[in-house]
Amino acid sequence: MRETEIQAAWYGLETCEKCAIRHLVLFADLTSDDFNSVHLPIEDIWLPPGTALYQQEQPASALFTVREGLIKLEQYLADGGYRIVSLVGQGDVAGLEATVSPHYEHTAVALLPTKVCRLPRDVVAKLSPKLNRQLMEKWHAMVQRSHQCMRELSTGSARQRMARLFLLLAPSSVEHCRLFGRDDVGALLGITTETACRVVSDFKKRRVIVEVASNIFRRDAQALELISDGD
Amino acid sequence: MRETEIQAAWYGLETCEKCAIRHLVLFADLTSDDFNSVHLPIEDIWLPPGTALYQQEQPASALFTVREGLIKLEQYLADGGYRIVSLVGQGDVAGLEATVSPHYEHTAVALLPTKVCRLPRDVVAKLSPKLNRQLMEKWHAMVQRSHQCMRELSTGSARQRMARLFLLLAPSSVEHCRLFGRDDVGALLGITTETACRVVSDFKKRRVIVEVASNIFRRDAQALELISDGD
DNA sequence: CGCCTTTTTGAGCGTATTCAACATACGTGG
DNA sequence: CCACGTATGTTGAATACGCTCAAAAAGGCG
Repeated sequence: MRETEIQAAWYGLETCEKCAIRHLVLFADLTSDDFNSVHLPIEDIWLPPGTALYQQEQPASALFTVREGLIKLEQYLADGGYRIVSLVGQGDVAGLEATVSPHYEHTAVALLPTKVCRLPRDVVAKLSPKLNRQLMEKWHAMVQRSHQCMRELSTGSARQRMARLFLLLAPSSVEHCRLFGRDDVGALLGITTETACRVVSDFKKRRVIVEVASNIFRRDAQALELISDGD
Repeated sequence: MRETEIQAAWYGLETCEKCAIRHLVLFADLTSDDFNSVHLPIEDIWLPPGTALYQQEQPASALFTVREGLIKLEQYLADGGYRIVSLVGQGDVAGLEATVSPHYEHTAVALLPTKVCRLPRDVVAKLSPKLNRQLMEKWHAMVQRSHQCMRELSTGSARQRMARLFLLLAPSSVEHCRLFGRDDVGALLGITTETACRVVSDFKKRRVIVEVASNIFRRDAQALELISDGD
């Protein structure tokens, strides 16, 4: 089992003030003084694929800004299975519920190699008045993401969903994109592992995607768009 | 076409201060003084089923607290169709994006007879500092709703989804519940109108639900739960 | 190299879709 | 009040799609 406790492969301290993606993150509006008023450490964590950031029902001690990579949010089903209900990508926040709820409401697991910043809930609570605007924005982004998953990844045929997934993984200007395990693809698109596999195979055969390395693909964006709304 | 402009069948002025569901709403924490500082009217609107509250892309001039009933949030698809991405029920807010975005991001339409309060964005902006806590809660509720729709209404077989819908429509303590048009049931569960229809028929035949009046059903909660996680 | 996990492929089956016909309800005007 | 038209709901038959179960192939990793 790969999805166990969080085992930071690597972590250190970062100066948020000179964060490269600062314009995207929660702390976008803070001043130097604000930073100085915070003495709690903010960790910078590297997550190999399959690493769990936190588990559903656990006490929500921190929230996490994604600097790079992709995280899945899953919830358990009555039958013991799970469903991926949303994704968290660059600039998004995982575990936002920590600001309003005592427990995490999802299990969050890295789908790709992912870098996150851990912000203890106390830090956020302390800076809360200054962060309000950005917190709203992050909630907003979270709702949008969730609705996007519903609209694009849970609607239409398996082929359509898969095509939309490939388009969503990276802007079409980016040469190639990395895909994750077929189980996760299935749980995300609401199809079985086997179907996910078959569709990927079919796309490869038709050269809509080309596997340049293990799970790294070059995509034909035009063809994918055709599939995504035609079938 | 029933889903046209908003045609308030009825509206008047309400004293928010003595609102029956005040504990549920955005204004829960406000004091008398706060209310006095607001002079803009807050309308109380009755929406017959099928009435659109607002349209996707329109300027977001207000947000709406649902006092009674049920509203669907839909988004258009590339092929011209639409998908219901979330529901808005009692105590929830439709059009929350008005607080952070210039345009509505969904089309909101009443599924059942529905009563809402219209809160102009200016009023909310003015009270914003006092409302922060409640706004966060509403965003949180919105995310939860959306994930619930994903988990319960967009996962599993058509029968399972339908069973979960009947359980979701009202607490099982409530004797009966009202269902809406088969088209909307389909768009919500991600199945076709015909399938929606067939499943409802089947449930009626098996007495899992009993139609006591047009689209009003008495439910066998136990049987529905069995279906919802067995099949 | 062998073991385990993940991915892939195949065959048969069941469910949901499609397309079509028919039924029912509702509202309007004759 | 009934006749008609439209919108909505219901049912049927054939098809297609995705699922299940099973087995084989292809990676990691000790």
